[in-house]
Amino acid sequence: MSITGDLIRGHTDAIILSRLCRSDSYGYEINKTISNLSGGRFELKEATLYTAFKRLEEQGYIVSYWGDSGAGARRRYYSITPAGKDTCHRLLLEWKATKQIMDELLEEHI
Amino acid sequence: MSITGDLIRGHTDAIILSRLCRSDSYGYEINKTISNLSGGRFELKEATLYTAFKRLEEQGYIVSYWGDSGAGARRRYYSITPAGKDTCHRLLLEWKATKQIMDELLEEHI
DNA sequence: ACGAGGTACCTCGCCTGTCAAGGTACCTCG
DNA sequence: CGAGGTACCTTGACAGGCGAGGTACCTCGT
Repeated sequence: MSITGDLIRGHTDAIILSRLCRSDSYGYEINKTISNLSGGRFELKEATLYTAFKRLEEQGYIVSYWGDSGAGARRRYYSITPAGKDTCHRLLLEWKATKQIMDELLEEHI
Repeated sequence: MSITGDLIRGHTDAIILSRLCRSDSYGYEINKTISNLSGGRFELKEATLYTAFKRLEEQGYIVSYWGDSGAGARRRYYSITPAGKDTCHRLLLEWKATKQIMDELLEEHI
């Protein structure tokens, strides 16, 4: 079973911010991390990821800078801002609330 | 905090089917039930609800029939089909998987 | 008699986020 | 030199949520 699309819609921002709360990172790496952490069951599509970055940067939750490429292509790193941290925290609370409510709504019939 | 919009996108079908798994019901009542079960924190908008009914009926997961109105307006009751029950079960499993993965992705940084 | 408020249904059109598809550019290894 | 990995980005289609608006009936208080 893979989790995609509308199932996580509205949670992508939370996921990305949560990653950036740990440390600065760049698109490709974040994607790999998410894929690994979820055991391959969850994958953000590139288009989705980059749209999200753009959105989050416009909202002032993250800032970007070009980093050293090392080997291969150049990387655009992202860093979370204080506002981003607040939002991250808020989204985490929202997720917990969602989880609780969904459990009540879905499992109550058993 | 209220849970709306993209946060529940992709979960509305699961919620509705889950309700209908318990017993036949109609739009207005389902809406009230959801609102009550969630302590008012979650509310499906009418437009969302009725589009969902339409979608679910087209997919063969529910069937509808006009019921006795009792007092007030006529009611369109919905009943879940075997295919609907299968889907309901599948969506519940999907929800559990989503929950698990989201928890890993969001809380791992603490 | 009449308006307010509750029950109950439905539709149109906008908005937003996801994603398939396509593109660019650089590096390494065989 | 081509294949495959790293890394970024854009466009356009699509689908679901929902604001706004509409219909219809009933009850209750004034």
